[in-house]
Amino acid sequence: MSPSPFDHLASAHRRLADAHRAVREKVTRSGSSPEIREKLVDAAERLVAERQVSTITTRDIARAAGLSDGVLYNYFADKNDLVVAALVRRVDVELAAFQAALPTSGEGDVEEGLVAYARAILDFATAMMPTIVGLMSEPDLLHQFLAEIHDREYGIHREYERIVAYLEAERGLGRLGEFDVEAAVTALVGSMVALAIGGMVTGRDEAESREQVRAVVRTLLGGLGRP
Amino acid sequence: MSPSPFDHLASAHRRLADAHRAVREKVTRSGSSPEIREKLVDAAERLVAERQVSTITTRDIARAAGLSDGVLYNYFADKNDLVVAALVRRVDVELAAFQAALPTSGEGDVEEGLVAYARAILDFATAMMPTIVGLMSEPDLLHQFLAEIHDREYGIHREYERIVAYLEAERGLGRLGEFDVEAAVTALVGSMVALAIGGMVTGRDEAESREQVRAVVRTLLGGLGRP
Amino acid sequence: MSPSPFDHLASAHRRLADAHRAVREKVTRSGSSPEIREKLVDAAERLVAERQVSTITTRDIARAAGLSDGVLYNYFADKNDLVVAALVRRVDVELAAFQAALPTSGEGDVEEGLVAYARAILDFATAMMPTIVGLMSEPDLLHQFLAEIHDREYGIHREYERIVAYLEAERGLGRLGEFDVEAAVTALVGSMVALAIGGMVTGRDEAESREQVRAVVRTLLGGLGRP
Amino acid sequence: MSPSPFDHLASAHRRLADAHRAVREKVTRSGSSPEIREKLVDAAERLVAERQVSTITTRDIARAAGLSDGVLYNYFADKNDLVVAALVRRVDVELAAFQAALPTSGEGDVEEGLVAYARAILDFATAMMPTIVGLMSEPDLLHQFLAEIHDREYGIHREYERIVAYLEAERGLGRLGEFDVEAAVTALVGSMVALAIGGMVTGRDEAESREQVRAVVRTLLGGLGRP
DNA sequence: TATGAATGAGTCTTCATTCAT
DNA sequence: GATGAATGAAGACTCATTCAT
Repeated sequence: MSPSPFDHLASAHRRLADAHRAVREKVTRSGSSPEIREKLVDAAERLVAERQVSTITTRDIARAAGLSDGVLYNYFADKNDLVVAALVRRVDVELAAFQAALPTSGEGDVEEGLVAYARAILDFATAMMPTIVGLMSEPDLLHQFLAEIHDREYGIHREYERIVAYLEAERGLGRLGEFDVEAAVTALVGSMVALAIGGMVTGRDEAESREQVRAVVRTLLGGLGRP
Repeated sequence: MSPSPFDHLASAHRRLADAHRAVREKVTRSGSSPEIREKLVDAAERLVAERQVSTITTRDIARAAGLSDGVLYNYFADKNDLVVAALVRRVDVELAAFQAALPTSGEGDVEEGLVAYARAILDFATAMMPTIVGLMSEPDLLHQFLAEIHDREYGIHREYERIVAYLEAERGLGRLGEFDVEAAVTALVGSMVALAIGGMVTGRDEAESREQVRAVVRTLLGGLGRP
Repeated sequence: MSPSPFDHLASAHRRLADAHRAVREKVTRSGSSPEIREKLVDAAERLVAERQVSTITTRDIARAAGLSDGVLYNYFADKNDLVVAALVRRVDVELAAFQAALPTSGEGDVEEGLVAYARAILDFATAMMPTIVGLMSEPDLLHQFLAEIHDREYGIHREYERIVAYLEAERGLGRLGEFDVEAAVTALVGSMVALAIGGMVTGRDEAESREQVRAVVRTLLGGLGRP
Repeated sequence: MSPSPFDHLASAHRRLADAHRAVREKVTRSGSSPEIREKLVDAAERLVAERQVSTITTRDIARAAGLSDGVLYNYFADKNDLVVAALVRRVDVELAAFQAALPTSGEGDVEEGLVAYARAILDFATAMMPTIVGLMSEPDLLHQFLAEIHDREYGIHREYERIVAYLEAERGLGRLGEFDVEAAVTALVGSMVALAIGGMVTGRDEAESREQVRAVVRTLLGGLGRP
C-alpha cells in the first residue's frame, strides 16, 4: 500500500502536539461536566462552519452555547484548544458523510463509480474549504489542529486510503488499466480541489460543477496521450 | 478557446475595485518619493511571503522597512492598500518566473514538455501557496486583491490561457490525442496544487516532488482506463 | 400656549436617535453592575463639568473612575454614549435645581418673582455654559445628546414652558401688562445667557451678577420707550 | 460711559498673551514675505468660516493656500497662532459689516432704528456663531484668541460702545425714556444671541427670525409691566 | 464550579511639527 | 526661504484571559 503524504507531519508537529497535550489534559480533567464541554464544542463547531475562525470571539462561542464567558477555561487550555476540538469534530462529520457516499468497487459502470468517488471528494473539499482556509491564516491554530489530527486514529489518512483501495480493487478486477496509483489519487483529489476552489471563487453553481466532474473523470480515464 | 473560470469575477468585483481605486489614487499621489514607497512594498512583500497576512501589523511593516510608524499613510490609503500592493508584486514576480520557465509546443518530447509545464505550475503554486492561503481568510483583502488583479492586463488569466494554448497546439500537431482541454487543465493544475499543498504540509523535499510530477504527468498522459 | 422653538428638533433627530438607541440598548445590557456604570458616569460628569468635551479621553475617564481602560465598552456603545449619559445627568441635576428655585405666580412682589426666575435661569445657564459650549463643537455628540433629551419626558421644554406659564399667570392676575409672551421669554432668557457668558469670560463675581440681574429685570419691566 | 464687561479679561489673559506674543514676534519676523503670510491667513479664514476649528488640519490650510505643509512655521509660532490670526480677521470683517449696517441716531422711527440695530447684532451673532462655538472647544485657542483681541485697539468693545452710544443719543434726543443703559444693552444683545442660537439649533428660516426681532424690540420698548 | 465583569496589552489611524534638500 | 516627506506620540476601540463571588 502506498504511503500517505501526510505521514511526515508526525515528526514536524509531534513536539508541539506533546506540549499542547500536556496542558490540555491537565485542564481537561478539571472540567467534570461532559455536557458543558459538549455544548461548547457544538457552539464552536457551528460558528466555525459559517464564519472565518479569526472573526469568532470567545464571547461569541459562550453566547452561542448559552454559557458564561469564562467556562471554557475550565474545559480547555485556551481558545485555540476549544476551536481545534470544534475543527476536529467538523472533519469527523464531513469525513463520515464522505465515507457514506462512496460506492463499492466492482459495482456498476467503472466511470460511474469513479464519478461517485470524485463527487464525494468534491463535496468534502467544498464543505471543508471555508474552514480550511480560515484555519490556515492562524498559524498557531493550524499547528495545533494538525497535531491533533495526527494523534487521532482516523483522519484524512482514511480518505486517502479508501481511494487507493478502491482504485486498486478496480484494477485488480481488470476494470482499470495499469497506472501509478499514488499519482492517480493525486490527480483525482487535486482536480476536485481545483474545482472546489474555482467554485468558491467564481460562485459556480452545482449543476455546472457536476458536469465538470464527469468531464474530468473521463479525461483521467482516457488520458491525454495518443491512443 | 475555453473561457477562463475567472471571468465571472470581473462583474463581481468591478464596483469594489472602482471604489478602492478612487481612494487609493487620491492618497497615493501625496507620497511622491518612490524610494520610500518601494521600501514599504519590499518590506510588506517580504513579510507577506513568510507570514500569514493576519499576523502582520503596520508596525511590523514599518520596522521591517526601517521607517516610522505613520509613513505608510503617506503612500497608501490604509494597511490593506499596502498589503495588496505587496501581494500584486509577489504575483508579478512569480508569474514572470512561470512564463519564463515554459517550453514551446512542438519542441522535444511531449512528455518532457508537459513535465516542464507541470513543474512551472508546481513552482508557482508552491511559491504562492502561503500567500494565497493567508489571503483567503481576509475577505476584504481578497476582494481588493482580486479587483486589483483584474484591473491589470496580465494576471492568472494568462497562466490559464498559456496552458490551454499549449495543449491545443500539441494536439493540433498530432502529438496528443482527443480530450476535453478544460478538464485537462483542471486535472493538470489541480494535481500540481495538490502536490504543492502536500509539499507544504509534509515538508517533502524537492527531489521527491520532481519525481511525483513526472509520475502524475505520465498518469495523465496514459489515463486510468483499459487501453 | 406658545410653541417651543425646540419642537422642530424632534423630526430632525428622531432617526438618529433610533439608531443610537438600538446600539446602546444592545450594549448597555451587557454591563449589569450599576456601581461601575455609576462610577463611569460620575467620573465623566465631573470631567465634562470642568473641561471641554473634546479634551477628554477615554483613558482620562477610566483613570478618574479608578477603573481600567476598556471597562467603558462593557457599559456603553462607545465614548460618545458615555459622555452623553454624563451630559444628560448634568442637565437633570441642574434642571431639578432650577425647578426647585422657582417662585409661584401671584406670590410676593412681581419684580421679586421675576428676579427669582431670572436668577434661576442665570444659575442654570452659568452651570451649563461650559458643558453646552463644549458640546456644540462636537456635531455627533450634539446630535446624540439632543436625541436623548428628546426621548425623555422632561428636558429644556419644561424650562421654557414653566417660564411661559409663569408670565401668562402673572398677566392673567393683572400683575403684568400686555406683551408678546414668546418675545418676553426670549428677552429674559437671552439676557441671562448674556450675563452668563459675560460672567464666564470676565470672571465676574456673583454679587455683581445679582445686581445686574435686578437691573435687567427692572429694565424689562419698565421698557425702553417713553412712558 | 458704562464700562465694558470685557475689560476684566485683560488681567485674566494678560500673562498668557505676553508669553504667546514673545514667541510669535520672534517667529513672525523671520518670515519676510507678506504675501505668503496673507495667503495662509486667507486660507485659514475661509476654512474657519465653514468648518469646526477642530477639524481643520495644517495640511488643509496649506492645500487651501496652495502652499507647502511647512511654510506656516516660518510665519507663525504654531498652528494655533495662525488660526488665531484667521479668527481675528473674521471678527474684523464681520465687525466692519456690523458697523456699516447701523443707522444713525435720530433718523427715522425709533422702533425702526432699534430694529436695524438688533438685526445687525443678530446677523453678527449668527455669522460668528459657528466660529465662536468651534473656538470654545479648544481652550488653548480660546485663551490665545481672547488675549489677541485685547491687544488690538478695536474689537468687541467697539460693538458694545456703539450700541451704548446709540441708546444714549436717542435718550438724549428724548426719543427713549429713562432706563439702565447697560442693562438694556445686555437685554438687546442677549435677545439676539438667543435668537441666533435658537436659529442655529432649530434651523429656523430668516423670515421668521426677522419677525421675531421686531417682536422682541417692541417688547423691550414697551416693557412687561403695567402701564 | 459557573458566572461575567474587569483588565490592559495591542491594533489601526491621524496629524502637528521638524528638517534635509 | 520654500518644500513636503518622515516622525512618533496619542487616541478609540477589541478581546483573550483572569478571578472574586
